Amino acid sequence: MSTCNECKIKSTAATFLNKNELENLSQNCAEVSFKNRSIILQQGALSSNIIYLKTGLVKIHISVFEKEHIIKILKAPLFLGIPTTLKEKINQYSVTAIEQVTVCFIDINLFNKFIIKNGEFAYEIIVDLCCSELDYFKVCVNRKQKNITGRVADTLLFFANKIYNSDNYTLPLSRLELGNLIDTSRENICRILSQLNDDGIINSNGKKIEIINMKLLETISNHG
Amino acid sequence: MSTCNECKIKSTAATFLNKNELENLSQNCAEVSFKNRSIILQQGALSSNIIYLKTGLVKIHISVFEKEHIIKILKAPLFLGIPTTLKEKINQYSVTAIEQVTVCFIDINLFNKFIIKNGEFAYEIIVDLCCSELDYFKVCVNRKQKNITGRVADTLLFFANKIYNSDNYTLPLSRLELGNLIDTSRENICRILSQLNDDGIINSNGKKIEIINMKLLETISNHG
DNA sequence: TAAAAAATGTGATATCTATCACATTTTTTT
DNA sequence: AAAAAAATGTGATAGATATCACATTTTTTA
Repeated sequence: MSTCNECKIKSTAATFLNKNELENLSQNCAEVSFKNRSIILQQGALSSNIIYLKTGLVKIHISVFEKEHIIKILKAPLFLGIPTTLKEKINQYSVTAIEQVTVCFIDINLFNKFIIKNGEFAYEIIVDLCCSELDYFKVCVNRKQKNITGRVADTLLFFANKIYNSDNYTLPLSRLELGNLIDTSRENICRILSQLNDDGIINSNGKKIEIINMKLLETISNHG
Repeated sequence: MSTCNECKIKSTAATFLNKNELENLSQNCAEVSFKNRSIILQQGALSSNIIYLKTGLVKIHISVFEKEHIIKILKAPLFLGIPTTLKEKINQYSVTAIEQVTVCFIDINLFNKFIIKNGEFAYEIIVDLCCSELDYFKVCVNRKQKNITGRVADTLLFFANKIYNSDNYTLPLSRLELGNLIDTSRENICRILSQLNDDGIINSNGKKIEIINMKLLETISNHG
C-alpha cells in the first residue's frame, strides 16, 4: 500500500509536512477514484473531509430554485471544499467530476491540526485561498464587462490555454452547462458556436472544438 | 501612545497573539485615519502592508477600461488586502473609504511571521478567507438570478440589515456607484428607486433612504 | 457668492438576450 | 437493436435593459 510520503502528486502545502505528519496523513486519508459525472461533494450535505483533487477536472456549482449556476471549473492538483468545510457544517456548493478524477479525502480534524501546528502548511493554504479569491474577482468582472459572444470566446480560450494546453480539445460540458457557466441560455451558446464556426474562427463538431483563428478569437474575447 | 495590546478593537486573529507578538505588532503597525472618499489601497500600485480596517466602511473596486466595478462593500472590523498583498506584488484592486475610517497598516513580513509561527492566528485568517469566498459565491449567484429591481431591493436590504442595522440610513454611494455594484446603469437605479418610492415601499430623498414596507421589499428581493 | 462640475431624474428608442417552439441528432436504457 | 431520454440547432417573438438626450438639482471649487 502506498503512503502519502511516497505520493508523487503532493500539494505544495503537503511538501512542508514532516515524516511524522505525512505518516499521520496516510492513516487519515482515503484515495478514491470517481468516474466522469460523479458528485464528489454535495450541496446541502454534511462534510467532515477536505478533498485533495489529485488528478482530473471538476465543476463547482450551486443550485438555487432548481437552476444550476457553475461557479468555476477547476483542474488538479488542488484542494477542494476548504471554504465550505471549515466555515460551514453544511456544504454550500457541489463539486462534480467532469472527467475521470482521483481524490484523497482528508479528515478535517487532521487538516486543522496541520494548520495550527505547521506554519508553512498554513501559509500555503492561505496563498491558495488568496489566489482563488483574486481569480474569482477577475472572472466576475469579466463576465459583467463582456457581451455573450465575448464570454463564449473567453470560455473557449480558457479551455485551450488553462485546461488542455491545446487548440484542439473536447469540451467537458454540455451547451446547457456552458450557459450556466457564463450566465446565458443554452440556445445562445448554440447560436454563437454556430456563428464562430461559420466565420471560420473555430471548427466545432458537437463537443469537439478546434480553434482555427486564435488571434481573432482573442480579439472577440477582448472586445465583446 | 497606545499599543496593540491595549487595542479594544482587536481582530479575532490578533486575540491569539501573545504579549511579545503584540508588542512586536505595535512597533510595526501604523494607525491612520482616512476621510470619506480617500483611497486606502490603489489598484496597480505596489503594496507591502496588510490593512486592518478598525472602523468604518469601504468599497473594494476594480477598474477595467475606465469602467469601475464594485466587488463589494465591507464594514470594519476586518483585514483588507490579504489576497492582493500576499499573492501579488501589484494590487489587483482598489479600496476606497466610503465614510471616515481608521486603519492600521501592518508590515507584510511581520504578518507572514505570525502566520508561520502562530497556528491559531493562521487558522483565524483562513476562516476569514473562507467566509469571504463563500459570501462572494452567494453574491454572484444572486446577481445572476435576479432582475434589476430585485437586485436594487437586495442592496437596500443589505445596507439596512448588514451595514446600518436600521431601516433609516444615508446611502454611502452615488447612483452611478450603485449601478457599478449591481451591474446596471445609473439611469436604471434612478428609475427603480423612483418606482419604489412612488409605490410607497421606500421613502427616498437623494441619498436618504427609509424603508417603509420591509415585507414587500423582501418579497421583491426574493422574486425579482 | 458666483461659476463650474458633478450628480440626478425621466422620457424615448435601440439593442440585446431570454423564451418559446419544434425539428433533428446523439446518447442512454431496456 | 429498438425505444426512450437527453442534447442540440435554429427561427420567430417578446421583454428587459442599455443608451441617448436633455432638464434640473446638488455639490464643489474658485
